Amino acid sequence: MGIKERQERDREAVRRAILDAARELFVAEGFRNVSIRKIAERIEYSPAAIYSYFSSKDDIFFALAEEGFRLLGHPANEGRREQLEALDPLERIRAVFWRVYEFSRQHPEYFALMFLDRSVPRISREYERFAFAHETKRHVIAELERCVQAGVFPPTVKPVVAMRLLIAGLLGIAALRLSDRLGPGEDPDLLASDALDTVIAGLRAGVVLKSAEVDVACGPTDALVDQQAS
Amino acid sequence: MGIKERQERDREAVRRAILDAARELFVAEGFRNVSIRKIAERIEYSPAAIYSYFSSKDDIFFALAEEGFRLLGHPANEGRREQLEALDPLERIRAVFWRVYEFSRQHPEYFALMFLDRSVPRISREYERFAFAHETKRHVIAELERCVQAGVFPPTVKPVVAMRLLIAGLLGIAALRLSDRLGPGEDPDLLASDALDTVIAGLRAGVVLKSAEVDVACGPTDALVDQQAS
DNA sequence: TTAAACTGGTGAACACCGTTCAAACAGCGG
DNA sequence: CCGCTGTTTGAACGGTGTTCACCAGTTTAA
Repeated sequence: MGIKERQERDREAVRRAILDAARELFVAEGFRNVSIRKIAERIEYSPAAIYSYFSSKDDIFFALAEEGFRLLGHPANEGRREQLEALDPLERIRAVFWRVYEFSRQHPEYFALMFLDRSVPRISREYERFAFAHETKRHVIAELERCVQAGVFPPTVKPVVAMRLLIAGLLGIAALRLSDRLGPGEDPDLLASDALDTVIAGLRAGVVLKSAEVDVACGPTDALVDQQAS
Repeated sequence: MGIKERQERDREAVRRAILDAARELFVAEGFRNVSIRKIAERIEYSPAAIYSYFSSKDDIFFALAEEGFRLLGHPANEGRREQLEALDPLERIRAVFWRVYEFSRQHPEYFALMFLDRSVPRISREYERFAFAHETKRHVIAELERCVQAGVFPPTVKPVVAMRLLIAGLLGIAALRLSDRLGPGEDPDLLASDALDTVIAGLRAGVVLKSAEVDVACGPTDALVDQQAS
């Protein structure tokens, strides 16, 4: 009964080849210059064949965005986790979020696909597909909760809100960098670091946050944040 | 000799018609669904005609982005300026930056074109065209300088850096909102307000900012921030 | 072993797209 | 009236995402 399995393997191999070709093309030549036909040529299939693996071109990039979330959530270097354990709660938060910015440097195209691009908005409506991201999100929130309990942040700080504010600052700097909106004397890395420090300081200062608490588990966009852990 | 003038007026009218049609189309149907041919049909010209007014499709959106900067820099309601004078320095900063977020709500497509979209990156390389924005940028920086002098911010806060950090936070929240990455219980308005308050509090807390000072006048991206004033 | 069913891949086509260019056209100065 | 100048056009080029009838190879059933 190995036939079905082999067929499935073959199918999966072609699927992977499509994704790999798409990824290579779009990191090499940018989003705009990727076409179904070029992908097809690269994997030596006809353009039509791709449509039996993905229902549309957007679907391919949606899958790539998923890949990006997985990449961000599950970093390559495995020393990270133990390394992280050695840090105090605040330093851990800083390291975790700094990784998001680092990711935007290492994989700008992925990052844009995941956080900036509005042409792949369905990310927010695919609950189950990003279940793995939900978990890493919970890790981050737990980490933030620990900070509150350790007295690093005042008890008025809701972890979910803090997470969004921290992300927003880095996301903003990353967006400025990626869309090439910074001056020549401005170092995006330093700005990102400053943004992180400033938001952390702001949270510690005990500003009254107006955002209501929100249920962590069932937000449709748990996919949003997921770095390291898992 | 009114002929030349009339011809010029006519030309300008067609140019405007193209921009208006493009704007209407892209706020109504989104960036993706705007084509030269649709614009041409809307203004009852042939597609080719458009190319004697704009050198490419991107050029049209570049012009729209410019329009957006002008819109953001020169708000419609004129009572704003006096209204602003009545506030203390910190409240003024808050009002000025809050307007950026409000703009992202009122004109999401413009906002995306101006700050998020990477398909119009030339914004950062068109010095003279955004001279008007440089001025409003200087206003904002002067406003921040006033805050430092008034003791609202510690003297370690460089206005340029502060501007970027404030923008980044709001930009991040706006990006999250526009790309539909927030959960159902999360109110982007409240988050934006919290982001603003948090960054301001962080700046006041006197974090050591690592970003170097940068020349204000000659950065290629002075176009970046310009709200009200002028 | 043979026939039938199914499968994945293909070529050709459709309806678009941005862009170019020779030709037609308009309105103006002489 | 003619020639000139600048605007507008139709047609075309090469590209795009996507669909669909068809075909060959493989699997299954008789």
